[in-house]
Amino acid sequence: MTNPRPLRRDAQRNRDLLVAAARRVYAARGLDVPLEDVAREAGVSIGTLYNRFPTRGALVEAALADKVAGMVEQAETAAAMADPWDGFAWFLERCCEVQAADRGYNELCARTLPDTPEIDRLKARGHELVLTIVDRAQRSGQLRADFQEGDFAFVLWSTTTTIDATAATAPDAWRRHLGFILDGFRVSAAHPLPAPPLGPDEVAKAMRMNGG
Amino acid sequence: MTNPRPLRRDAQRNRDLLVAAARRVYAARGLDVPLEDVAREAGVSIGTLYNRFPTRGALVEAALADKVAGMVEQAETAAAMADPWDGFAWFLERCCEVQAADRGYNELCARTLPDTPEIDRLKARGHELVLTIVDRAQRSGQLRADFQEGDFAFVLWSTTTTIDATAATAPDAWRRHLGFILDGFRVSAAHPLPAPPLGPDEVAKAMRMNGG
DNA sequence: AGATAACTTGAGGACATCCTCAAGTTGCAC
DNA sequence: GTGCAACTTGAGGATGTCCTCAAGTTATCT
Repeated sequence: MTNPRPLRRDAQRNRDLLVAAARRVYAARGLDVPLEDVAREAGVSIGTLYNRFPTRGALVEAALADKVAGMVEQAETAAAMADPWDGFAWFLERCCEVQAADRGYNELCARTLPDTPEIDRLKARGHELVLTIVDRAQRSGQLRADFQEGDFAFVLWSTTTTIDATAATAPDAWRRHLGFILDGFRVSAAHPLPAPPLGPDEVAKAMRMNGG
Repeated sequence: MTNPRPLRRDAQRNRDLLVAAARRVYAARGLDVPLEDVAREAGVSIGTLYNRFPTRGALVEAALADKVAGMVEQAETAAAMADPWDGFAWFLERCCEVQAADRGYNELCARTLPDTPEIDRLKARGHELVLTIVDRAQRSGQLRADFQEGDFAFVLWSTTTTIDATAATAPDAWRRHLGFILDGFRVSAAHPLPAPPLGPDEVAKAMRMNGG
């Protein structure tokens, strides 16, 4: 954490305006919004945006990294909950709630962007916690034994489209969708699966494919 | 079916080339591909493409309507299968197989395009058959009773992203994903759902929202 | 207060995609 | 084989987005 040197006061103010604007615009319209729109929303020129954030990823990271970090915290909470199944289900619900509240975050759950090292690091950390959450839920005999780490991505990928499609007309529809999915994850629901799980590397590669 | 008048021979030939090119390009790269790329692939000029297909939807329809019609036939088969649950599960698998084989078709499953009246009509017809498929599977006591017509869309929306993300690296991953989903649909898996189902109109509206 | 480095600005070149249309070409009917 | 309507063509105007940079402005240091 070596701070190279502090920004000049006006520059810092503009930076803050840009991050706040990016949060609003990304949440409402997703990450593919033109950068000019973010600058306009912030009330600064496009040149200033590029001065402060040389790549798209840099701005996304400044706008959304803390939301991802918040989700990692939720994972820690879930990993420590008394009932492991409740922790598992509660965490998935938390994930989807944030996805539903922020379209940009929703997109981050389905794809990896370039130039977002901090977010990538946080995702990796979250991934480790998911291992714990899953392991506990399986040991307690509630989560089906053939659920693997790579299957977690299916949940996010599932709800991404549902959340996006229903945001305007039925903003709670994803809860029903998630309900079905959770029912398929219980030990009592398990039937043999027709294909092997994705390895962690395959998940990573798939997220890089999406929308790129 | 009043045929206004037949195309001139060269025009018909170019039309066929365009449709064939569109099928290849859409399957490989999705429906948002630039129209110039389709024209180039067909070996005709962009002007000819616009002569033959005045709107994007017109070309999509010419390229993909028969694939949608094929799926309607599959639905008819499924609705007549001896074991209603098998019909239900078999149909979902058929849907996903075609989605996985054609990126353009995959996108059609998640969103509605403008100017595709024929495809829209076919979808509506498929929708009716789904009602039958679902009803039979519920009456036979295999599909959970709280599954509603609107929940069918969840399956398509779920697998859309998974198929897209894993097409290059793990082209059968969706089978595992679908396996989980089906396990959540069995009577024995059912737990109370936290939100009401989508009505048919809500599904239609949601599909118009997607990517538009 | 003056000097200087840091910062802001927005016009504009580069690029991609859309769609049109005037000029040229070709199939077809007689 | 002639003539006309049907057809093809691709240059080009319109639009949207990206990113840069030269000129002007402002904070900060002494």
